[in-house]
Amino acid sequence: MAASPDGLFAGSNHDHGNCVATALDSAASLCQQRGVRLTPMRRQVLELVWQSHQPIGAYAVLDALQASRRDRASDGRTGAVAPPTVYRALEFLLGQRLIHRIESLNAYIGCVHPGARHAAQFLICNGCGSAAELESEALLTAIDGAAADAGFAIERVAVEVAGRCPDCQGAADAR
Amino acid sequence: MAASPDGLFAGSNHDHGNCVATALDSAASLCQQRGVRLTPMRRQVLELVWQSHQPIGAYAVLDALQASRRDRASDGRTGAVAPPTVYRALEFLLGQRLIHRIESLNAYIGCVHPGARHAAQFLICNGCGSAAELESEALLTAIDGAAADAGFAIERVAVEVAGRCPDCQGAADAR
DNA sequence: GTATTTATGCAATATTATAACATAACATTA
DNA sequence: TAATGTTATGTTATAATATTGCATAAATAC
Repeated sequence: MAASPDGLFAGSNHDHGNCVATALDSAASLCQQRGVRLTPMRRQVLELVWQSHQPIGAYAVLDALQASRRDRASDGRTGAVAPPTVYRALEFLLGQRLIHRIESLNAYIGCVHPGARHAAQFLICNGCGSAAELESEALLTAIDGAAADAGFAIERVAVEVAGRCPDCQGAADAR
Repeated sequence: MAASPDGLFAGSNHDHGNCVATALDSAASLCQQRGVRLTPMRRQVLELVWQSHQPIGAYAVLDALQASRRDRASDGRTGAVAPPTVYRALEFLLGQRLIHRIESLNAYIGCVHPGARHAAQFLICNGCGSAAELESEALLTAIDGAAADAGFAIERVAVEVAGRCPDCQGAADAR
């Protein structure tokens, strides 16, 4: 009953750099289609979120941004990036459905099928900290049904299932 | 397709005081069965959470606690209740599954069927701020199935559906 | 009654997020 | 290109949420 090695929790056995590049490309074309601006700042934040390849907190993004600013030659700016900058970029990316927010972690992760309006469904491993996005139709159907029964008009859905991925079962917390 | 007036979002048309009392009674007997201590502090926090009858934040609980302390005659203590006190009580109540935490609101709400080990499933109204707990078997089945497919061992489930309850549809935000 | 465990008090601080206002970049049109 | 409007980012400060660490008190076990 264990997942195949290239299942949802693929882990390290995939081309990381390529998957980030693909995500950035598809984000760029989606934004162009929609007539919204994927500015350098927003693009860099999206890149950092994808690079982490795990849920990443706003302040971790902030730290990474600041580190990257320090690397580039000082360009006249004071250099410090402040929280609102990151939160605004994240908000934009959420609005364009290019990333998801994982509420139970206060963290963000790249959306694996941007463009589609869909419910966020995640399996979140308490061992290694990774998160796998689901696309269960049955789950959506169940939620739609329950909401309809209550006369409830859905605006956003968050399904967050915490537990252990195949690799982390039987092992102690690794992070 | 609208919900009946006594549906999940019953609102004010129920005996509030009685429902709080019932919740406290059932919490007391559950704790006794389990051999854990529902201390006065924990009991009072549970009462405050139930009295709100909506998701309530930790600091709102704290404020209410402090107000109630001020009412009672000063008993030698400095009197100020500090955040850890509230968070510990909430943690205990969560552990005993007497309350749920709603991640997307950073808030807590009384569990309507304590004792049972179940997934937290909520419809959360963006209009009036109320939240209705679901018990959809179909939803659980769908989640179990998706997790099994991935070889994932579930530890906790949070389903949070935000939107508009029947009373708040077509109306602007009321809270 | 003493030891042990559990719960709470208390101070400080960490983490996450937003408000308010100033400036800069971009876009449109004259 | 200058004037204007709009959008995005910079900047400072602060709000809201949550935890750490240690001291004290209360309950339980022996």
